Amino acid sequence: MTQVPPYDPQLVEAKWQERWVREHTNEPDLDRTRRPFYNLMMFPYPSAEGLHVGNMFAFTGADIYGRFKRLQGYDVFEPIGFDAFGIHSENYALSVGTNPAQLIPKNIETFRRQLRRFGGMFDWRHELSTTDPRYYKWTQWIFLQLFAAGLAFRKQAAVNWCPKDMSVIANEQVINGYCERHPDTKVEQRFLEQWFFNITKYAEPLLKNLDRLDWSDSTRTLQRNWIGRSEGAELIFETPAGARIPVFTTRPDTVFGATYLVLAPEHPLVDQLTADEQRRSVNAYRRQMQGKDLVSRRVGDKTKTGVFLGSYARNPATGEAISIWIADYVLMEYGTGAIMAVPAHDTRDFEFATQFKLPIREVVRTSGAEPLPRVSEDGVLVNSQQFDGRPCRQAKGAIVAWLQERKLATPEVQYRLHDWCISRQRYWGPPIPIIYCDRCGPVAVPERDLPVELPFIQDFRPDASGVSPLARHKEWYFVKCPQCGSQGRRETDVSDTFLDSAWYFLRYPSTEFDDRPWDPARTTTWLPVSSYIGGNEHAVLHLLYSRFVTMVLRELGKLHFDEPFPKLRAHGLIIKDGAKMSKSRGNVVIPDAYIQKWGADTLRMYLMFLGPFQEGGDFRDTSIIGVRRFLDKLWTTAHEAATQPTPGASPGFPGSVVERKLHRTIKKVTSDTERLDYNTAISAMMEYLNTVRDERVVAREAIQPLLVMVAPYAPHLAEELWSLFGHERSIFTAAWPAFDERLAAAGDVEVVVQVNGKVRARVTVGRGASEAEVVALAMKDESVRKFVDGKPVRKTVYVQDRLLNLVV
RNA sequence: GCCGGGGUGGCGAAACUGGUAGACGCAAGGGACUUAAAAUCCCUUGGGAGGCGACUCCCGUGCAGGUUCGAAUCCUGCCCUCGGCACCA
Repeated sequence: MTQVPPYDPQLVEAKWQERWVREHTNEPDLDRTRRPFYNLMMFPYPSAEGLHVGNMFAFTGADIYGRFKRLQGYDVFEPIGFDAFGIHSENYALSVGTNPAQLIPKNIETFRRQLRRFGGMFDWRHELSTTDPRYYKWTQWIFLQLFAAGLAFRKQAAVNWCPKDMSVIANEQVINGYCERHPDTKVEQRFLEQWFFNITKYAEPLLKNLDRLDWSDSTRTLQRNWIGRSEGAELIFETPAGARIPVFTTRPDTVFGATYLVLAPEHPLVDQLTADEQRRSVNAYRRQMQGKDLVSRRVGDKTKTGVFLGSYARNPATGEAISIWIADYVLMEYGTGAIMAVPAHDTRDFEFATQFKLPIREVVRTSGAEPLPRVSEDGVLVNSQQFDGRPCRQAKGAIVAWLQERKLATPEVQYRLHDWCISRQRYWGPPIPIIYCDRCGPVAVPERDLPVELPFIQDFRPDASGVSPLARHKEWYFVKCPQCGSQGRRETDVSDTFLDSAWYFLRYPSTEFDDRPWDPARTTTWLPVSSYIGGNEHAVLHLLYSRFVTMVLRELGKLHFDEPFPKLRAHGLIIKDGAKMSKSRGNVVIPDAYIQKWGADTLRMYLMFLGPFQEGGDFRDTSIIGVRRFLDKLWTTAHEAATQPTPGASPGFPGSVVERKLHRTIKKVTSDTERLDYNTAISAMMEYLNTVRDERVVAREAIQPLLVMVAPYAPHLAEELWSLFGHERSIFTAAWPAFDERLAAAGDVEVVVQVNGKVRARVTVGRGASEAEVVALAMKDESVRKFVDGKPVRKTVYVQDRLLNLVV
């Protein structure tokens, strides 16, 4: 036996990482390609703590898929970049007293080092950062495209304001009405003029296209729910004075049970509908609601409150006068901001009616005698005049049609989706490219003046005014109006980071061009994205916004496709001790020490072996040794095989158990890797190597195909061992092994023999044996005979190569 | 409350479309090698009962039922857990 040198991952990995750079191994020619494959993963936000194993898990899973596709003969483009703008970076910079412009490059440097070290197949020529003016020039350009298309508009909107932060904070940062960072500080509500994108205009295609996208079901479901389509009708309730109050309802069938109306406190008709004797209490209530922040109004305690307006409207079905109320359980942002209350068949209305002693009229009966409120649609109408006895579902259309004749109803579809607010009263983002002019109004910054660079300012701290810090920078703030040349002022808000990430995948193939956001030829070749892998934390916003932006750009003739990610897979989450990794919990695991101790290949493979990639798992270091042992064994076995004589002289291999196992393994690893079932693919490779060693068939033909299969998982080790077999070019220029179905199916199998469904014996037969053969063999078996016991066999069930069941 | 995912050995998990439950790995126990240890290699390992023994039998996939020759897998009703949404009319 020859002496095998020890496996030293540090040495091997450094060597190959250096060679990949030197030989441009991971840099496909983007202009000359026959089989382009754009392998995309969600780019990271470069935090100060560095890349954690959760990121590495995601990137490894995506990288394995890219390398696999490459071995299958595709020209794989696998870019990476940094999503580095935003409130997280800014808050961190504030807390350490540095400018984010100085901090971010350091963080990126750390990430870059970590990303190189773990062995990703990245094309670094096309790295990008959203904070680079060369990048955000085009982010601003996209804003201008939407502005020109009439899809960007300004309106007053409520925002969450933390008085301690002296800043607007996002909904996610409000915990039960208190600031995330200041648990003793109540969030306030402020009304500010904000920029919005009209994404709701695209709600229908955004929803509908989901059906034809090859996406993880979990992601599609999340997105469907987010868009929240509801079918129903708009009904008109008239007042004696002639006012028309439209309400949206999904249950027009229950209109006969509508015993009062409720408007949102902010509803524009409130003033007009309020009777003089009620005005004081109505105004008091409205003032009280204004002070309440959005979030605590929604999530706080849900005891119903409200005030009677002192006026009445006519129920369009019954003609009865019903009272009109305002209450905070009705939201201005949804539907028409007003509802018809059907207390007998709606939980919220029932609570409210009970509390304020309002009439409750039952109009739906179900088969069981459930108590009110009875929300189910599986029932028939009662107390509904000519519609009595009709099933709810069927009555819906009929009632709408009946009211429609009198112009009191129209069928209507509502979406939960809101327009996308992109304004941030912050410093660390791309300035929104708009100039306000007293004469011309909001004017787009001309394209030739892009980018509107974010100035470097020392004092970027937000203040209590609610005005963005950029407004204090006078030389930047005042600017000539591009239209009339008079003194204008820049928009001082910056845009949402989700706008940065809504188009980054369009930029990657074209990063070297400064005169266009993306090159048409490159884009035609490489887009849409071939495979996108990322976490479900971005299932809704990032993916929805990217789809929206793509759809609009397609409409504007800037792109040739309307869905950016035809194929998307969601990976699972790596947790630690049963909880999500987070800095506040202090359970963040950084991969560096593990790579130092075990090597990147071992850590990559271990993360994939931990559990199903699309489900995630709990990170513990206890079983990493198992993966390392496998790689050690592979190292040793490959060295032994490499010293064997050349192919053709491995007499033990052809026709052996090992050869048949190899073909079964190739089959399984191929399909498992394609489906991202990496954990079982790794098991199959382990099993195979165990067979090679048990059978002592240490042949080149047995090992080389395994190296190719291992390569996506442990690329450095695979390269090293591949070169050991005398190959001069990278293993990633090799071909993925093919399998022979006949060989995979050859050999003996054990068939289970059951009597009345219980396993009584096992017989060994050649694969593909007939039922008669197996029955004959089975009947010879003593324990089978014992249970059959001379009784006639009523029925036999035979499953090829698996099982025989004798029913007596 | 609503919508999705999940509950399988001591642990992470596997089981294609209903067909041998626990592959692969960790941990544990025993053995070989070694002056010793590490490393490596071999054996055992879901629970229970019986046998000197190659073995035999019973139970077992969150709980209670059902369908089927056969159920982790399908159906009905519950329990627990994770994620999303949350007064969305």
